[in-house]
Amino acid sequence: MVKLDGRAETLLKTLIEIYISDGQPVGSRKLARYANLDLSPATVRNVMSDLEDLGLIQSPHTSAGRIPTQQGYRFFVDTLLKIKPIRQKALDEMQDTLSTEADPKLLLAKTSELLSQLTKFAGVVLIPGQRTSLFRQIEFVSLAPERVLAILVTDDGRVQNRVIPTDRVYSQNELIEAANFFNDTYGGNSLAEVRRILLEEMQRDSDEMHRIMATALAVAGKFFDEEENGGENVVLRGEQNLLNVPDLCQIDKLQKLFDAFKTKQDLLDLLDRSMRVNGISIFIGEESGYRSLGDCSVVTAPYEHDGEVIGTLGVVGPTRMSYDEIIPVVDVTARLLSCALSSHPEKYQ
Amino acid sequence: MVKLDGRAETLLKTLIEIYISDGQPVGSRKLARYANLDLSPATVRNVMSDLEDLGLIQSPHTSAGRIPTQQGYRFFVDTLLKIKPIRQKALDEMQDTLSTEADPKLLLAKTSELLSQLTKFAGVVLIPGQRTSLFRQIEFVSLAPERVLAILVTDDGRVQNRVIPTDRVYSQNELIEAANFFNDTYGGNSLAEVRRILLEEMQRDSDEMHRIMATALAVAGKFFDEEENGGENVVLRGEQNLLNVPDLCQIDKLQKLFDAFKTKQDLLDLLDRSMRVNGISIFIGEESGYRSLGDCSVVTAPYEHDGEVIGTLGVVGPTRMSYDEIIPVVDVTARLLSCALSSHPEKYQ
DNA sequence: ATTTAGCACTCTCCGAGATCGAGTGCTAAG
DNA sequence: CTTAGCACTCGATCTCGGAGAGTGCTAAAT
Repeated sequence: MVKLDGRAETLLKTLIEIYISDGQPVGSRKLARYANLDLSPATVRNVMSDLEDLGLIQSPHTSAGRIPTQQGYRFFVDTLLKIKPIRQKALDEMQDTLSTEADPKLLLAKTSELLSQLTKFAGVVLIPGQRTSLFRQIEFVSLAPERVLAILVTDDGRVQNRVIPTDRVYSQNELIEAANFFNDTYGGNSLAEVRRILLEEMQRDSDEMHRIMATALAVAGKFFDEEENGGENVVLRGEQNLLNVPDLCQIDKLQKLFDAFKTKQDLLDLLDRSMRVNGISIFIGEESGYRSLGDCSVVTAPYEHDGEVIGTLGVVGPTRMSYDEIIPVVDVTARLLSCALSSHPEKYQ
Repeated sequence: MVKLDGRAETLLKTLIEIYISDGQPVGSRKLARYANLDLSPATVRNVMSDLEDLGLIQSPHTSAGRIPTQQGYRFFVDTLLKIKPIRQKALDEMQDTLSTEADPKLLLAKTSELLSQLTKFAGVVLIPGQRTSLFRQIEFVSLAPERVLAILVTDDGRVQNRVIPTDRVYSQNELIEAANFFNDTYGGNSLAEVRRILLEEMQRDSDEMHRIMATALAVAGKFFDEEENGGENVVLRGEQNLLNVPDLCQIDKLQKLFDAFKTKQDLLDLLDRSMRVNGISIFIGEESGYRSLGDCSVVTAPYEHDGEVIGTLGVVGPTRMSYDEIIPVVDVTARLLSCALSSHPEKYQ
C-alpha cells in the first residue's frame, strides 16, 4: 500500500476532483490555486512529479497537465473519498418507485431503470441465482375435453403451468387421484430427480399420466433450472446514457462496451464476484480483469432478502465519474431494494 | 410520379448500386464505366444534371460525385430494384431456428435476433396487439393451509396464476364448488366486465371467495389487458450492430437513434402503420415522419397466424443498405414466423 | 439533335510550416 | 525546503499551396 504525506494526499485528492469535474488534464498552476495549501506552482510540480513516480498520476504528453491513473483512482476511492449524503428528494422518489412494485421481476427492472436515471449511466441488476428447485406439488385442471392444464409448484412457491393435449378424456376424479399420487410419491425431490425417475417409469409402463407429468416437468425445468435460465439473469437499463458520456464517445470503445452488454458474460462474472463481498465494491477500468469493461468503472452493492444476500446491483459508467455521488446512490438503492423484497413475503412463500 | 427514359433509369440504378456498395459519392467517369452503356463521362454528366434537377440525386459539394437523395432511394426501391433470391443455406438455418422454438414469446425474441444476425443491423418484431380477453375458467388449488393458488384461463387459452393468502382454511370441496360457481356465472364475459361485477358483489356481501377471485383477476388483467401491457410490445435486438455502421458513426445520430429505441414510441407507430399494408413496406429516412429515425431506413413485413395478420417485423439499418438483400430476408422471415406460429396451435388453443 | 472532347473552374483533402499557449523540468537563489 | 525564472517540448490551430477529383460549359463531331 502506497504511503503519502498529508500534502501529497490533499493535492492528489484535489487533482482527481478537478479532473472528474472537467475532464481536462490538470496543470500545476490550477492545482495550486484550488488546493488551498498556499503553495507555488513550482512546489506543486515537485509533488506531482513524486505522484507520477508512484504511478498515481500521469501526463498524456509533455506539456499537458496530469490525469489520474487507475491506481490513482483506486487510492482515491479507497482512502481519500468522502461520500456525499444523498438528496432527500431523490430518496423519497426512489422509495416511492420501489415500494409500489409488487411483482419481483418488474421490481428488479424498475430498480435497474432507477439506477440509470439517477446516475445518468447504465444501471444493472443481477437476478438472484436460483437454487435447485424441489418438486412440491402438481395439479391437473381439465380445460377442454382432451386438454389438461398441468400446474407445477416448487418448494419455494414458484408456479409454472402448461397446457397438454391428451389422448383421451380424463374425469375430474382421475386427475385428482393422479395428482395426489404424484404429490405423495415425488414431493421433496429435485425437479431433475423427478424427471429422471419418471423417464424410467415410462420405459416400463406407458401410462399417459406419466407422460403428461414429464411434459409439465420439462417446461417447468426450462423456467426454473439455473442452467437453462442462463443469459437472462441480469437486467441492464439506460445503456444509451453512455452515448452521452464524453469519455466514451469513441466508436470503438462504445462497440467494445455494447458487445459486453450483449453477451453479458463479463458483467455477470463481475456482479457475481461482488456478491460475495460485503458492502460496496468498486471496479476501476481494467483492474476488473475484463477487457470489455476497460474504459469503465462499475460500482456495485449486494442486496438481501430475509437477511441473506441474494443478488447485486450496480452502475456502469466512465472511470471518470463522481464516485462521491454514485456510491451513495448504489448503496441506498441496494438497501431500498432489500426492503421492497422483504415487504412482499408471499412472493417467495 | 417521375418519368425517366431507359438510359436515365439505368444510370440512376447503377449510381445507387455503386453508392450502396462503397458509400462514396459517384463521379461521371466511374458511373460511365460501370453502366455498360458505352457513353462518355460527358454525356453521363448531362444525364446526372437532369437527375439532380429532378431531385433524385445530389452532390455534397461542387467537386464530389453524386449521391442519391431520399427521393432517389424511393424511386429506386419502387421501380428499379430487383431483389436477390435468399441464400439456401441461410434459409435452412432460419427454418431450423424458428421451427424449434415452441414458446411464442421466445419465438418472437428469436426472430428478432435472427433478423439482426442475418442483416447485421437491428431486428425488430412487433408483438401482436392483444384483443380483449374473455374470462373462461378459474380454478383454485390449495397450496398450504391458508394459501390458495388461483389459476385463470382466458378464452384464447392463456393462463395466469397467483398465490393468494386467505383468512381461513378452505377444503378441496369448497374450492371446487367456488370455481364451478364462478365459471358458470361469469364465463364468456370480458375480464374487465367480470371485475366490475365482482366489485359490485363485494359491496353487498363480503364473501372472501369474491375477494380471492378479484385479486386473481387483477393480476391476470395486468398481464392480459392491452393497455397495461403497453411499452413492452416490441422486441428489439442487435442494436449494437448499428455502432458498426459507418454511415451512423456520429455520436449525435446514434444518440437520436438509441433514444428512439428506448422510448419505442416512434418505432411502434411505424410498425403499427405497416401492419395495415399488404406485404413489404420500406420507410426511407425522414419520409417516415419520425425525426428520430431520420438517418435510417426501416424494412418491414407483416406476419400472420391463422391467415390473419397479427403483427409485423422488420429491420432498422442505415438508409444506405443493400435493399436487394435485406428485403428478401425480411420477407422470408415473416413467412417462416407465420408458419412457426401456425404449427403450434395449442399455444392459442 | 445528340454526343463528345477539351478546358477552365471549384472544392476537398492532405502535408508543410508557423505561431501560440499551456505546462513541464531544471537550476539557482531565497 | 520553497520559489522564481527560464528554456524547452508538445499539441492545437491556422494558413498556404499543391494534388486530385469532378463538374459545367462550349464548341466541334456525328
